Amino acid sequence: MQTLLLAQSMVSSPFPQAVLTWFRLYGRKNLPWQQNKTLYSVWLSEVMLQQTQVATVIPYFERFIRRFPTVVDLADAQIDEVLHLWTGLGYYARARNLHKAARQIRDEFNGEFPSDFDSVLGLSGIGRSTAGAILSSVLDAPYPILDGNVKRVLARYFAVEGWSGEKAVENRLWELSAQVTPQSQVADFNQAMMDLGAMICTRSKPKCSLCPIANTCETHRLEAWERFPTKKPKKVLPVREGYFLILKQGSKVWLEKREDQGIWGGLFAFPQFDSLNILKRSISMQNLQISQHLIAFRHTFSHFHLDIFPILVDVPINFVEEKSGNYCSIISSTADCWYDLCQPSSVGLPTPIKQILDELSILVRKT
DNA sequence: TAGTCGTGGGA
DNA sequence: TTCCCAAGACT
Repeated sequence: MQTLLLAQSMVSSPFPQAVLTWFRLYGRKNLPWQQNKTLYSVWLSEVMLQQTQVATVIPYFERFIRRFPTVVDLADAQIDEVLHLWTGLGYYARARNLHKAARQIRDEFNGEFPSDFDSVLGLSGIGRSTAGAILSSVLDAPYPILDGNVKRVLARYFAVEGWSGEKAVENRLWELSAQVTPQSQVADFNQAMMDLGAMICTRSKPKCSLCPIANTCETHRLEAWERFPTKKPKKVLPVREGYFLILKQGSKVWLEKREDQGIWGGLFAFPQFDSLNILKRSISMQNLQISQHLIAFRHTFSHFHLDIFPILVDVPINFVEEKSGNYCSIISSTADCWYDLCQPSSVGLPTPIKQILDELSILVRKT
């Protein structure tokens, strides 16, 4: 009952009006995905923007929308090319889900992106917030959103205690988002909330003097912006080791396609071993030996560090043609390939693999 | 519920 | 350098 009363009061409350007025003056309106908006283009942008900063997404979005102008273009593409265009953006399940959803739309929705909430929510890789963002942005439909920006704005405005990773806190923030979201001008309102979070209510040193709702903000009243939102409890990242086997013959190196599940799913990478001994055992079975230990480096994921040891193994000149089949015994992968550094194929590559390939190709050009 | 899933920018 | 975390979803 209380929620209902609050919800009704918010429609005419100063909150949306203050936010909307601020947005008309200062909001972002020139981002690539804000031009010629369609359900498809906004969907693509929303997925790319999940856990990813705006500046990082822009060039990826431009390339992607140019290559795949419509959802059917995307559906008809090979997953390897989709992952190729996603290379470097991270969270590759997003790309696999995007491709899967595009085929759902092509096959089950006659190639037309659905416009009802439940159908959108049913697509792979789309949760409540992304579904709300798409439908509100394109159709002005009155759905609330709850991304990192909105969470921070609401957690501060209402001084919400607790980390949003806890379900109870998450639920409370959804409740508040629904309460403040108006029934009209929702596209602008949701965009305004995200812009407020990105430009004014920043995680450190928020610009409260420029904030349109600071006068009624609880955190501002308490002068306690460092307390809200509650920080995620920190954990020490475990360190793992990966020994990358770089089988090289001339300008070609051996890559394997990784399984869909797990880290770097669906991407092409060097055969990876947990220890140097296991790697050595594998190559000795092929009468091969280590040519060079390349410079080791650390790659950090969201939940662990990976210390990478690239091991170069030069392969005899006739080895590629004569013994390619033998590698299946080492690598046991279903879709492996000799990747030509001089004529790179369009497949998805993890960032550290791409780094190594770039260095190798420089080396190859010199010789 | 708590992990899993990338990468890079900013402090 | 190190740490935090960004337009989250899935299992």
